[in-house]
Amino acid sequence: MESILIVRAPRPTIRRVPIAPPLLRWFRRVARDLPWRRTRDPYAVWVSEVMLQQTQITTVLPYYDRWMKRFPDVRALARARLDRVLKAWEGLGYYARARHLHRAARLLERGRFPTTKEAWETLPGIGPYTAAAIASIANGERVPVRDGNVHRVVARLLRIEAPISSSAAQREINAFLEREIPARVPGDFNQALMELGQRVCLPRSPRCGECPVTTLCRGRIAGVQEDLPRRVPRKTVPHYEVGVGICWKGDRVLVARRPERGLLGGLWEFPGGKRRPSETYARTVTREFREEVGMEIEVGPRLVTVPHRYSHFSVELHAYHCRWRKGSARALANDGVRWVRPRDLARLAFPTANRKIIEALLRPRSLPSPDKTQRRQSATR
DNA sequence: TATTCGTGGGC
DNA sequence: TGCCCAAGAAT
Repeated sequence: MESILIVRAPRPTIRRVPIAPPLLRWFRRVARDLPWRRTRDPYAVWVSEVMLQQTQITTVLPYYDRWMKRFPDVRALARARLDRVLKAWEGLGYYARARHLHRAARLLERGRFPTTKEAWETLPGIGPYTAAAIASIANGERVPVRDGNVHRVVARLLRIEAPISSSAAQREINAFLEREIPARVPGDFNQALMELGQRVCLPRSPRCGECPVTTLCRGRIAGVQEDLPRRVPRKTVPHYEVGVGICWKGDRVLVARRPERGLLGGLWEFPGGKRRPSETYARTVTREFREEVGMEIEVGPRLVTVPHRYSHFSVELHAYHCRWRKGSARALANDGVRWVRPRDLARLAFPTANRKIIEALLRPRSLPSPDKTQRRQSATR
């Protein structure tokens, strides 16, 4: 039969793969026990979709609930200080999302929410995926979403062998979705496709027996579903060793706020930096305090070592108790410095690795009176 | 087009 | 246990 098509059409014609009806039936069944309730309120959809960028639903849920209590509408968000916004985002990662959300809320405060994908995409922090998701769910616009789930599901359904990033694969996926997305419930179709990817069409060991469109799946029919989409080899990530100082002055410790652009932008941290080759951690911390806050310190005993992994490198944070010697703390390499009582650190937003240092700091046993102990012990690697 | 942006969970 | 992956966007 296929040969007839090829004879009649010189260019290979894409066969229809009518997935919408079985997919939507399946979605309505599983939607009953979704762990979350989707509204069509633009603000709620917007917030949740931004939180869901590169982040799984189970991670997002508690953040989303807390967020909607603290910032119930766009006006509340627009009027909040960035520090409070980052505190609400603390631990969720990719902090530019929070800064963009905040900035977009201020742009929107007096206006109306966008009503089309094109208009949503002009807001900071909203790209092709998020704009399409909001427009289809909140505004009922017939636009398909393309995220990691959709790419995987469609690559298997159509047996796309080219890497997803290739323009050929992109075109094929686009054409397929444009054709199959129903006009009546585009948002349900999009969510169904993503939900299928999340719970059935898994990256490894897909559960084809539970799949509502398994009989339409060319990858499955050919038995190559496990190998699709084609993976691209990952680069190995660098590793850094970092020295960090918990610098005491009386009953307070010094924290610095990171510049708003870049990694962990706008969050607070204990000053420190990468250890240079053949440098002791004591020297690293001493040098970094000089460079970052213009202060002379004395390094004491190690508090804790925290391994941590970011998206594109890994670190080991070696945290040392220190004592202030001379010089007032200045914000030389950051946006601000502050002396804080340990119990008040909870008010500020810290990256997760620094949270682990704080945790160690607040454990009763870990709080030696630094004035007595630190002279005797010296910091080594 | 390629890199830089976090973190948690699964196996 | 070290990888892999995740409802991507900005630059």
